[in-house]
Amino acid sequence: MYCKYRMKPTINDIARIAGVSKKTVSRVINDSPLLTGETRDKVKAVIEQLGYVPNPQARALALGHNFLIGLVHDNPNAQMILNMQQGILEGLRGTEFAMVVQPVNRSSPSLVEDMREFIVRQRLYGIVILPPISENDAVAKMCVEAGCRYVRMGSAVLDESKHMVASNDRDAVKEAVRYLIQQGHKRIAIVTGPQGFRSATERLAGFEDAMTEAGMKLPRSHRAEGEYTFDSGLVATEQLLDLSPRPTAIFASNDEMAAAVLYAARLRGIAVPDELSIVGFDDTPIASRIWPPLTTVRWPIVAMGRSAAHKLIAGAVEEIDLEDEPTEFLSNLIRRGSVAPPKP
Amino acid sequence: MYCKYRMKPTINDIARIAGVSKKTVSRVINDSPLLTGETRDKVKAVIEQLGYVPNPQARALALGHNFLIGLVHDNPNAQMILNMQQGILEGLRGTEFAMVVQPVNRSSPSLVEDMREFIVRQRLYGIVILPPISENDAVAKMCVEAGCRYVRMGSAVLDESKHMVASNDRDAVKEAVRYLIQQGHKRIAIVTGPQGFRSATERLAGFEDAMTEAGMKLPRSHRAEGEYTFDSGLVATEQLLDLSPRPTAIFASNDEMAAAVLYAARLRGIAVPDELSIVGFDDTPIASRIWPPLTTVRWPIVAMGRSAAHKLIAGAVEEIDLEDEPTEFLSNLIRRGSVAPPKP
DNA sequence: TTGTAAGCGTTATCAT
DNA sequence: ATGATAACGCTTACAA
Repeated sequence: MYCKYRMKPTINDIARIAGVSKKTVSRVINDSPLLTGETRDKVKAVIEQLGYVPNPQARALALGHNFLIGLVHDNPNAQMILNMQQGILEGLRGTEFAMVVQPVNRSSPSLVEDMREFIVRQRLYGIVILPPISENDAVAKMCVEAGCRYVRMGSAVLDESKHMVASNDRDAVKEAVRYLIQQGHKRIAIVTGPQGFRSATERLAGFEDAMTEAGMKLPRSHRAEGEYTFDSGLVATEQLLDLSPRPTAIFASNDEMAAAVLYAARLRGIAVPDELSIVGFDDTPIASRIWPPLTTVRWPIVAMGRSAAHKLIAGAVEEIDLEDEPTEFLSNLIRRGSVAPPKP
Repeated sequence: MYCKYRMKPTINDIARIAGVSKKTVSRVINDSPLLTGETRDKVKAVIEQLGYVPNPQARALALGHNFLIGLVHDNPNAQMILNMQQGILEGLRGTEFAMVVQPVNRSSPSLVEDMREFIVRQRLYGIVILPPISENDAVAKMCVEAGCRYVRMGSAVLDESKHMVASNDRDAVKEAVRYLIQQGHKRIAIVTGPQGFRSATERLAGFEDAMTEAGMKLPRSHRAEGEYTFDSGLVATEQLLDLSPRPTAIFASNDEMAAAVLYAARLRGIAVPDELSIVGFDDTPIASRIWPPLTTVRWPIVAMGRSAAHKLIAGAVEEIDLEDEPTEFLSNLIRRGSVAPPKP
C-alpha cells in the first residue's frame, strides 16, 4: 500500500513517492514560482495519480484560518436566502472553500457579539452579510477587528467595492412606477417597507423619483407602511383601499406584501388588474403562482451571491480577479398580468 | 498580557495560568472522569475567566474529523430546505458544531462520488440527507464507507432509527382525502408526484387507502402525474379538468402543484371551492397567500431537522440522548378555504 | 531551487 | 490523578 491504513494520502505520501520533501509538495500545491518545471510535473503526476487532496483542517491550523465562508442572515425571505446560497456556492465551486450558514436575530442586543462568536469560533475566512444586517456599520467594524473579510449585500452601495454587492433598488422602482404612469395611472399608492430597512428607503425614493419626474405628487395618504410581511401588507392595503377616490394602482415594496394587496382586493371584490393594478418587488415564486400573475422587479440574487463569494476569496484563489467582479447589479421589470391601464 | 499577541487564549495559556498541563486542561474540556473535583474547578475557573474556546480546527486535526454537519439537498423546495436548515441549526445550538450546506444534482452520474468528495474534503462529522437523495441506498452505503454519520429525511421509515427522521405521508394524505370524502365528494382526482420519489408513492398510497376505506375506486383517468413543479401541475390539471364529468375535488401531491390546479381552474372560469375543491401538501407560504387559501398538509420540518442534528451529534454532546429523539413525526391537516362540499 | 526544523492547538499514548 | 511526548497534516522561517 502506498499509504498507511488505506486512508486518504497525505502530503507525506506524496513527498515520499515523488522522492521530494514535504515542502516541495507544499510548494506545488500553493503554486510557488520557485520550482523547476520538471519537479513540479513529477509531483503533480503523483498527486493526480493518488487523487491527493490537501486536508483543509491542517491547512486551517497552519494558516490560522479556516476555508469556510459564512453566510449570516435574518429576515428569512426563503427564496432570497436560498438563491444567495446557490450563488455563493457557485462562486466557491472548484475551490477548497465551503459555506456555513448562520441565521441571527437582528434585533438582539447581542447581535454583534453573536456574529463575532460565530466568526471566531469557526475561524471564518470571510462572511457574506445579507440585509438588513448588512446595513449595520458596527457589524462591518467588528469583522475588521475579528480579522475576517466581509462582503455586504444591499440595495445601495454602502461600502467600498471589495466589501459590497449591491442592487439599485431606487432606479428599479423608478422604472416600475414609470411604467404604471405610462399606462395612464394618476392615483398611485405605495406600501413601503419598514423603517430602518435601507431597501425600504431606496424603494420609496425610487417611487418618488418617478412621480416627481412626471410632475405628480405623492400625498401622505397614498403611503402606507408595511413590514415586508403578508399580514402587515394586508393592514396597509386596507388603509389604501379605504381612500376615496381609490388609488388605481399600488406598488408594494416586496412580493409578499403585493400578494397581500391582491388578497385584500379580492376580499373586497375589487378586480385586478381592471380596477386595481399591482406591482411587487423580488420576483419570488409566489409572484408567478398567484392570479393574476404579478408584475414585479427581479434582481439578480444568484449573480450577486457568486460575486460576493469571489470577492471574498479572490486573494486565495489565483483564477479569481477582484477587478472582474461587479459591485452594482441591474434589476429588471417583469411584466405580467397584474397591471393594466385604469378603467375610467 | 496573559497570552501572546492579544490573540484568543489557547490551551497552553489556560494550562500555564491554571498551573497544570495541557492534557489536564484537555481532560476538563472533554469531561474526563479521572479528575479531582478540585483540579477541574480550578481549570474551569480559568477557562471561564479568559473566555477560552477550543479551536475547532486543531481538534479536527487531532481527532480526524471536523465539527461540521453537512446538509445535502437537491432543491426540492426552498421553504422546506430553509426550514430544515433552521431545524438543524436549532439542534446544533450551544454546541461547537456548525452546518455546511451542499446542493447536489440527484441525476448526475457522479452523485455518490460528489457527495463522497464533499464529506472527505471537509472531514464531516455527519450529514443530513434530504429527499429524494435520501432514498438512495448507495448514498447511505457510501457514508458508512467514508466513516461519516448520516441521517436520512424521508416520507417513510427507510432505515434504522438512528439514521432516520421520517414523516408519515401515507397516513397524512389518507386523513386529507378522508376529509374530502366526508365533505361529500365522490369524484376525487389526484395529481401525483414524479415516479422515483418515495414521497410520491406514499402520498398516492394514502390517497388510495382513503378511497378503499370508503369503498370508492380511483379510476386510472383520475390520476395525473406531475413532477412537483408548477408547470407540470398545470399540464396534469388540464388532463383532469377535461374529464366529463369533471372531478369535484383534486388532491395535489404538493402545494406548488396545488397552486397550479387553482391557477388552471381560474383560467377555465371554474370556481374554487364551489365547483372544485383543492387540497395540497407542504403548507408552504404560498398556500396561505393565494385565494382561496389552500387546505393542505403541514409536516414538522423544523422539528425533524432538530432531531436529525441531535441524532448525529448525540455521541459527541453529553446533554443529548439518542433515545429521546423520535423517528416518526406527525403531520396535520390545515383546513382553509379551498375545500367545500360539492355543489350538486 | 530544494530541504530541514519548528510550530499551529489539540488529543492519544504511555509513563509516573 | 496527572504529565511528558509524540502525533495530526500542513506552512513558514531559515538553511543549504
